[in-house]
Amino acid sequence: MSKSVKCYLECCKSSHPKIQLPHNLPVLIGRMPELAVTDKMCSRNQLELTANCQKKYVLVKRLGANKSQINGIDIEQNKSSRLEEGHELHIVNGKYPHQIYFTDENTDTKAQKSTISSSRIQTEKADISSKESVHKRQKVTSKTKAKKAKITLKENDSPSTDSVYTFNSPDAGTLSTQKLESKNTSRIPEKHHWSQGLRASMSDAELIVLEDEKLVVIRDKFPKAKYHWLVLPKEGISSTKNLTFENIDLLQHILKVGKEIANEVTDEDIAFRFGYHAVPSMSQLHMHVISQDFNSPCFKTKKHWNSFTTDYFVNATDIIQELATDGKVQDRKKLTSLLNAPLKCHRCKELQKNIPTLKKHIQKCCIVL
DNA sequence: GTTCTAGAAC
DNA sequence: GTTCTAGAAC
Repeated sequence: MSKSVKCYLECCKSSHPKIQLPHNLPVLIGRMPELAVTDKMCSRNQLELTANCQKKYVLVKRLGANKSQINGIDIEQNKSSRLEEGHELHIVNGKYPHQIYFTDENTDTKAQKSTISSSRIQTEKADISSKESVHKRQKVTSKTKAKKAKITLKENDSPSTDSVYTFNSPDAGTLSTQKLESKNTSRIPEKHHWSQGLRASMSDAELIVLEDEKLVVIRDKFPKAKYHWLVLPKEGISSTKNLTFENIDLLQHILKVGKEIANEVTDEDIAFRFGYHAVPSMSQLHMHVISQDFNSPCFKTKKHWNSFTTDYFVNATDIIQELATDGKVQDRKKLTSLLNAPLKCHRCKELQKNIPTLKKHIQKCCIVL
């Protein structure tokens, strides 16, 4: 599997073609033409990037004297931080933003032929297996063609994992023979807990569907239905428990925009719900806009199902009503037990043995209705 | 032997 | 939130 997954470093400002990061081989980047970085504040060996294509992250070790950042957090010199898809890496002093992404080369070709649509909303379909990477690949490929990429990676003489990849360019020439000193293999704790991922996603251009001065709408990274978006306020609000009377207008606006997005869907017989999880896992208030087909490969577990089809899913109108009445949203921690409730069809309420059986059932049940 | 789930790890 | 995987269920 790892052979087919490839990792790429992409400039957020499209200043240079994408760069492939080989699995488990350190790559040195910094002040060099290939990155379009001429800033003297940037070392020629500013960062060492080591991709893990199996687990889909890149370890970023800062070698240069000046600061580099992941999602605005400084990376300490000679220490490694974990960079994941959706994170933003600034190569030096908050400049030169880059992101990484992974592609499964085997699935891209097939998807490229079938999934591109002219309608914006159509492109939001939960065609998960390959679509996201297709978009990225198309975008980057066109850039690459336009600029006639000349970047090649040159492997050192040193064997396998102890070798350092660097760019075969005049500026970087002296680096090509550099051997990596004894590798610091100790894993540095992540700067960001997984629960902060949504905040990063809010600025991910690949996920953003629309935004205004108050909110951002993004595609859910792991949609649980054919259509699944998240509407998030730009204001830092962790969850519904932090809401007050003052937020009623904001929540009404969030709901209005969510409904507008859903209204753009032209599929027949597709219903939507708009609401919040009783006890959300991810920080930053987010309203789900989710179609009721639950037809998605990312819908896998009982917890997924029950979080959208039991009282654990709280209608946005109920939240707004509670705020209007009480000035706060009631504590629903006790509803967490609903996540383990027996699997039940959300339409006919028939009990289902397991997830595969439920999936088959709801396909038929949705068609009937 | 294969499928599926649930809990640990991240 | 997801991924991984041991062990239960089939």
